[in-house]
Amino acid sequence: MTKHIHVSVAWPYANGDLHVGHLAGAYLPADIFARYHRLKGNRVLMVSGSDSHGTPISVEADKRGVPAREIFEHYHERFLLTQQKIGISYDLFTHTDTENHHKVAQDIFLLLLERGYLYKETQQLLYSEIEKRFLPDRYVEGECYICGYPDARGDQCDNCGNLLEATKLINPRSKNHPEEHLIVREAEHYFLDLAQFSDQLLAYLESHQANWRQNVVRFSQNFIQEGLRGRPITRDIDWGVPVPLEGWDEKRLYVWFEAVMGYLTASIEWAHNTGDPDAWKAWWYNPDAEVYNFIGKDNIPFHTIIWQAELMGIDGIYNQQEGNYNGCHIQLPYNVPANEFMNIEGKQFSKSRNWAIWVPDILERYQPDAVRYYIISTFPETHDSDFSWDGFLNRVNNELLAAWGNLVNRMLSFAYKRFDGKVPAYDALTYADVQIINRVELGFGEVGNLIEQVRLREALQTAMALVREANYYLDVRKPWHTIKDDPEDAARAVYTILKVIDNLKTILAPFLPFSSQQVHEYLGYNGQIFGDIQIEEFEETTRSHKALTYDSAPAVGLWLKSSLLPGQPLREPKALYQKLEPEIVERERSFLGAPRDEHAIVP
RNA sequence: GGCGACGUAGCUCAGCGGUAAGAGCGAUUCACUCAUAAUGAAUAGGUCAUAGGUUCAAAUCCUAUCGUCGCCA
Repeated sequence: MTKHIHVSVAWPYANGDLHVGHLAGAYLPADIFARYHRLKGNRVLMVSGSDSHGTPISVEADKRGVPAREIFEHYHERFLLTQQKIGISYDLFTHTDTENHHKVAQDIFLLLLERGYLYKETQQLLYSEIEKRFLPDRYVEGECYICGYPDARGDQCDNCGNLLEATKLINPRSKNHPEEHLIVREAEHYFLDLAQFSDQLLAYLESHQANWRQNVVRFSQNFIQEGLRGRPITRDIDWGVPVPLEGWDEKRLYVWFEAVMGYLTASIEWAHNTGDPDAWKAWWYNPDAEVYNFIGKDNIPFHTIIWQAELMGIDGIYNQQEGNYNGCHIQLPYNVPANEFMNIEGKQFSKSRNWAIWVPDILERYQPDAVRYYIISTFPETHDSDFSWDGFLNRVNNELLAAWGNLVNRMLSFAYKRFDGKVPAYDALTYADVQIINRVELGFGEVGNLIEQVRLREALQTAMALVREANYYLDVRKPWHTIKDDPEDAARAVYTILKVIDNLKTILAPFLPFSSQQVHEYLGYNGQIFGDIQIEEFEETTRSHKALTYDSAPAVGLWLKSSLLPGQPLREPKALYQKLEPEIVERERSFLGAPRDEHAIVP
């Protein structure tokens, strides 16, 4: 039965390049999951986009003295190119500064207001006369009211570590204009009344306890039990989605409130782009659809609590008219498989100290599947993990290349050279031949189950164990030996191993899409296992934007056993993976913590 | 300060109450030569952070301590 699977992926702030933590936390898991379900024949909608708003972008813009729009457009463009290169197969990767996102976000705001889930409250905030605006906490410094440290930040003191309230700082001053003494002014803001959803949220968590990751459930329950307080959803800034009310022109929706809506707004945009504006409802209002949120652990409360509350509050939105799903409730996430963090050489990622591995940089030097393989094999699914360069070297050379790449290379070139460039014909198969084929065919179920449970590291390990069994089989059957005096038997073994490789290519395809495609071609098949990841431009009324899209038309891949035909012409194989030199470890380490030049990304 | 997670072979990790603690990589030895010296087999390697406790039975549950990290104040 065809299922509708929605893959929602965390939205990166467009204030810097993607680093391996992004891949490990959300994008690669989501991509593997989406590719698998597409091979299964399920209807997948995988969406995400750049978070165009938010203070980090304004901070970066101020630092460089350029408008916020320039920063987000620059990094949005780089996100598109980077993810295309590493093969993250979004149906739509858009951004939050589209007319569509603004409109849907404003509609959501108004609906929540109408239904009584928002309330107004007056806040005390620091105001700058020079800049004529209220200052976000990150723009404020002053003396810590707990320890007396003179250079405490608006939100936290670096000396005593306490979180601070900016308005309580002694002699608060603006970062941009340190000579100005800031004053406290009152400002009116809207708040999301989360407490109204407490019981509903707890019940929702309860009902998913069995299939969710333990840490996600516990963390969320804890968060709710500590008491949900209202959270401000508007701010006195000029970069963001305008508040759609008379007299509120100076204010914007708070980014945390508006960005998570992207899962819904991007689905709506996708439907619009495909020419069937209601198509998104097959996921969002279909009771049989499953929605998965792929995020990092820092995002857990926003997805298991705030976004859920927003969804509960807007149930029925855009679903009043007659249609297939009229009367159905909006779909809450079926699972939120949050990953933990990936550290770098034992230390935590830090943008400011450049303790980071930037994805566009490593893609200049390494194959996308090599990067994918290493990161998947160290996915932080149960706790924080570590990216180390000698780990990368070892995993790529000793596992990916030695076991899988070499298996493909040794047998495809053997078949190509010794069997006239064709899949050998055989009379009958031996017991050992049938055994290995059966063993590997079981892998479709084993690996598939693990992927469905989002245990992706284990899924890859299980697939690699099958690769090792295939190598063992060859050691027993030795076609390079039997071909000398029993070519019939060599033909049986070579046919068998090609069929095994054909199966393994499919099982590995969600993880290693680029090399699986190569194997597919070496085996003599035409067509693509997966569709194409494209960059498209979309026009709206007043502006246009670029986005990643997925064209499934050319895809022929299916999560099915090989039915390789004897006599099928092979193509001359080349090595799948480049062997890495031990020198790379020291070289790559030397980039950590050193100043970085941002290079243009070559597609 | 409160809450929570984690600490298992040289490395990366699995196991989370029940046969004598597992995998991959690395190491050693042997076999093989189709292959990017890749592959296969065998062997070595652990007082499961420390100290108490519960239990017929604990890496697995409880308490404390030490260390690492996260969230909240």
